[in-house]
Amino acid sequence: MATDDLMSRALETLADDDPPSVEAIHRLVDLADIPESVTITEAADLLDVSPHTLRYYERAGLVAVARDGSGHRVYDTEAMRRLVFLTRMRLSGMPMRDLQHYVSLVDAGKETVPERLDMLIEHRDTIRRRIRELTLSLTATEYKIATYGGSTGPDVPSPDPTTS
Amino acid sequence: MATDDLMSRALETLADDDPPSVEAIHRLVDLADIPESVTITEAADLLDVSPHTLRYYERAGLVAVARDGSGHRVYDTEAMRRLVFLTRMRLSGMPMRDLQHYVSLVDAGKETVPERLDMLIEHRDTIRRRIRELTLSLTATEYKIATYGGSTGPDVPSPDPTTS
DNA sequence: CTAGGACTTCGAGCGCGCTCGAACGCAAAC
DNA sequence: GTTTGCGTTCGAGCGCGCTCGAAGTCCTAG
Repeated sequence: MATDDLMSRALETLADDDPPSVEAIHRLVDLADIPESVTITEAADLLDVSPHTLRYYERAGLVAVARDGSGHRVYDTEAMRRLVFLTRMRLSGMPMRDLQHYVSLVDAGKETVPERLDMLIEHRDTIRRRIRELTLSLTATEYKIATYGGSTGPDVPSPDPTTS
Repeated sequence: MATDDLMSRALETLADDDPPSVEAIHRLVDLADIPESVTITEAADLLDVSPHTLRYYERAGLVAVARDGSGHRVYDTEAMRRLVFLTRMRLSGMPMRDLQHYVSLVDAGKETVPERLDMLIEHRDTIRRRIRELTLSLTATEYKIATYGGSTGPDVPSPDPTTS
């Protein structure tokens, strides 16, 4: 595997491991082997996004990032932790808008925990629905490959070659 | 369930049926109980898209639709068959661009079957990757809900409440 | 001393997939 | 006959999430 970002590593772990084990999750979220602080390019590589995107997330108020003496961004463990969360949520389809709301709740203190949980639960359900949609589309696509006929079909109940 | 479009019905079938059976697929693709020809609004309802979107697909060259005496669109079984395919592919993330290419291959005749199969196989793999990504995000989200702590954490290997 | 390269801020632009609105046509209902 | 309603074409606009480019700063190597 060429890419070596955090998500790719986690997916690799997951590859022959379905459903994902707690092991996989631990591996996924293990920030221990990330340097204490990284540059924007290093952070971008780890997260498999572009530096442009990281600046964009910061501008959007999703994460605060410190600067060094030259004004360059310094991503510490806390920032990376949040960005791992953010990129995973983005990857699973949570809109920027919701993430902005979520981090505003985080910043507002622990009395917002229930609302945050609500958001997570709703997002979990959204992911589940999406997986079911994709699973159905996958099966249909595999079916079409297996019985392939042409036109826009087969898409018919029988693998009847006359519908080709 | 309020919605009664084709995809919803298929998903409903799928609900307590994992992995999807051939039964589910047959149900999904069964166009038998659709009228021989339908108006744009009826087609849109069946496909769970807007009439605007159907016109857009037609403008994009994805499907040809006949007209009645008044110039109104008439969706016959063949058009509906193609649209079922198109909307399913869209729902599973295939870009418009690729769909345009695909239908151009269909229109080009059966010597393009191998290339069409290549596209389907590649798309199948894309869906699989996407499902694995989502499955991982789902597990991470469930883990976070279960061990919920606050901040952007826990996202740590242990459900240690001090990381809240 | 200067050239290269990695970074900074800022605003603008882009690709995608719709989504909408204006202006119009046609046909049945009142 | 006019109102209602569903359709038509066309081009423009929008929301999203980046993505880019210009112009400048800073550090290091040669």
